[in-house]
Amino acid sequence: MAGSYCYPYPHPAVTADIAVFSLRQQQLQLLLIRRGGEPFKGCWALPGGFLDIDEDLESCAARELEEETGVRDLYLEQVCAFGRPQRDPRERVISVAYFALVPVERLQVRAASDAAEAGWFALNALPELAFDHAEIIRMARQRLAAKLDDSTLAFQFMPKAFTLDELQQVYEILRQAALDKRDFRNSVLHRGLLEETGETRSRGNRRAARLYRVKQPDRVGYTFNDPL
Amino acid sequence: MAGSYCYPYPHPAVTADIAVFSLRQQQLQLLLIRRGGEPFKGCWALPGGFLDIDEDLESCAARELEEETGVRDLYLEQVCAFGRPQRDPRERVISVAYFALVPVERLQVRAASDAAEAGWFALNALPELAFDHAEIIRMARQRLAAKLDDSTLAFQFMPKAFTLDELQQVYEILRQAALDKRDFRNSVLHRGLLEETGETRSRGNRRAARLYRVKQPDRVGYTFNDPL
DNA sequence: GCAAAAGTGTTATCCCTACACCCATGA
DNA sequence: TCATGGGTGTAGGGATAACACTTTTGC
Repeated sequence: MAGSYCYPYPHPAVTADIAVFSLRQQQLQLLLIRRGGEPFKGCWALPGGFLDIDEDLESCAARELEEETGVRDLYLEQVCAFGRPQRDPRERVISVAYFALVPVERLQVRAASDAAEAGWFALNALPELAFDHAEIIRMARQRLAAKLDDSTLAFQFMPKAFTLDELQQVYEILRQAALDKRDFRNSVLHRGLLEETGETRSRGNRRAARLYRVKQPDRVGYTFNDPL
Repeated sequence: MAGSYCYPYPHPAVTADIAVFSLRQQQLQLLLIRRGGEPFKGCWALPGGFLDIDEDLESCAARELEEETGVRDLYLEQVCAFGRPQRDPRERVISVAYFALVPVERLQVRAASDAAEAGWFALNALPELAFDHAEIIRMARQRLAAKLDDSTLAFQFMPKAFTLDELQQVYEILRQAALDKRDFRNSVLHRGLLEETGETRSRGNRRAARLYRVKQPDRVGYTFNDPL
């Protein structure tokens, strides 16, 4: 027999896989891990791994993410479950996909324990991917894009305090379009999601800019018309 | 040993559970099954069941739905996976939740094979529920509500051909608010999602109403600004 | 005094909302 | 002829999109 955990009918394995997004080089980029073992040895894949039997799904995503990349305490949101029967050649595997957003300031992905190599990729220049990870990434991007405009998800990319110009740059990268400075400030301030910290910062060394922070950091990621 | 399917490390079981919505008695109602066995014997629960080892997740949802209720070919959309470690007292179970929408015309849920009893419940009068099904229902409702306004999901409740008044009634039930007839017609026709069948129908027997059909039945459920 | 980023208001347009009456038909 | 549901247009308000100049400050 293959092992010591036996069931009266066959059980699939369950994994959590995470699409980690961040902003690097003026682009939305995705973190991938080069696989060290079979199957798909040498291919790039999403960070992730098998669910411990007494572990919550989201905890599993958080743990795998930290094990493979060293980053922790990120915003995590479940995308959905992927379970095409032949998606893993070894055995039946159900993957619960998450996406995570890394604040720009915290971009120090150390090459971690068991993962051979980690790398950031622009979304239009992804390498060939293991399993059905290309599809998972497609779904994660779609969810992210759908929520960007009517949620505060983009704030996840920001440090604790930031200037409005910095926030605008983030939105311009995410929406791949130039935005009008006055309109951007009006709409973002009009929604009442930010408050001034009272401090200012002079980047480079020109006129100092006011710093803002998110008013309700615990509600970041919710859609604007979600129930309270 | 408990059985003949053995693995080198423990595997969870995987189920699909389905929140089936329809419109009955001028309300959005949910289909529940009374559990015949332990655990939660006698409790109401979502229809659903265990994933076959070589079966797609969505196929599993469709199959369980048909086995327990006799309805088939419904719109099915995955909500997300639920996997709190103790959510099922028997063993570790990951549930992949779906929601389904039943066209008003097709409301004939025959008491099916292994399920003891099936019943429709108004969402504000749900009975006590087994497992974490109350939470699953909450999430399914939220997803449904979020998509109603900027997708064609509501069309799933309609028969092949329908009048604008009938469609308006459906929206009024779903949004729990009266809508202006002229505004409703303007907006729904302006979006260009419907076309006249050319036929008319005299309900009761007054002036005949024009019949409409959905232009792209295969795209029902997509958000308006989804990529093509 | 000039280079570079910070900051600020007004106008036109579109979409959504509110609102009331005539039409066709069968009884 | 009347009761019932089918069908139609217009005006106001709010949000969005377009658009350019002044302020601050270090060099």
